[in-house]
Amino acid sequence: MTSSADRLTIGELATRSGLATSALRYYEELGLITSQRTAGGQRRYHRAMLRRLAFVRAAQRVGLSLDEAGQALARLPDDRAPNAAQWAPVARAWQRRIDDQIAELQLLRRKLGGCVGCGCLSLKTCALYNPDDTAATHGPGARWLLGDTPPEPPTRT
Amino acid sequence: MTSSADRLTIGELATRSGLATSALRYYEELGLITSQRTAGGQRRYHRAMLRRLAFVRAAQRVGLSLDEAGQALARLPDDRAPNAAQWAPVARAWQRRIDDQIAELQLLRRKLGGCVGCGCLSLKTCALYNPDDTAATHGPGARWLLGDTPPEPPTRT
DNA sequence: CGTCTACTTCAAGTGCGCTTGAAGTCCCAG
DNA sequence: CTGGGACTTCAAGCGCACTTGAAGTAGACG
Repeated sequence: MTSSADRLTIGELATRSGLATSALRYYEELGLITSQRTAGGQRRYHRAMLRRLAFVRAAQRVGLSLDEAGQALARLPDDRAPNAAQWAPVARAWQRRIDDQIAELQLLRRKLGGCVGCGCLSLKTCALYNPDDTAATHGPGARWLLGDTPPEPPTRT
Repeated sequence: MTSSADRLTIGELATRSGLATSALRYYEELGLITSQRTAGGQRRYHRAMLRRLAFVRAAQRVGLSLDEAGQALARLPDDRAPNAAQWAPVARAWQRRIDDQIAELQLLRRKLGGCVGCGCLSLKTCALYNPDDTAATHGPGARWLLGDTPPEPPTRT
């Protein structure tokens, strides 16, 4: 399965990206990566796919779905590194997202700290517990102090 | 469906917790919450279940599965607020977890910042690209910067 | 040229965290 | 006592992100 550096087999790409071959085929099906085929029909991937895979991994970390990762990828060149102008908006958007996540976690952390201090989760005073009280007393909508964050499960009804 | 404060119907609990009734039945099936039944077989929930639900929500935010949330819940009293001794270890464990998550996100953020600066995602220099490096710096087995956090997909091969 | 591993496709399955639907029952305001 | 919304169970379905398995083919090595 030796191949030139720019024509990686799916196995090589799997090894180098740390993803399973099945995942790579799945990603290709979703359009996250592309391949050429040999005369015999086997996939050969350009090295640049490693970059795209790294991007996808990072996107997942930021809480994006594969679909969303694909949307972002669509705005970047598919066969070479993006330039600063192409990359900057994406990076900034992600940073904002990351900042939000961090802020949220810090808020939760502070609340837990308060709970430790107060022997908490008491029904009346705990900040952690109380989202619904506030929701109940302040009307519908604010269901959770921490907001509707990305890591949250899908839509609730 | 008026009921005394401590005997909430599933609808009331749903409203006050912000969860769907279907989710509540599911949680009960998983043992995360408990109920009594009326003569007619309808569920009645103690107010304390609101606390447990708040706990579950928070657990999900910290990246725990419902199963893990259940494990943690099992160590807390089910019908009243935990005391400081009961709560402290749980809160501390969560705070560690949160700290880890924050650290991870901050690392990712820094890397994105570097990428913005360098017109990045170039194969050779990008910190974002090169999961192996990051995994390596986090020690053996750590294949992914985020560690073995629950939000990650199952085992990869 | 043979062998044998890595590849191919396609359909189906998995696990989590629920939701939806059908068919039936409860219970409480009027 | 009646009407109707809220409840009941159970089975099936969904969306995501993949994995698994079967059956067959490609292609590098000796």
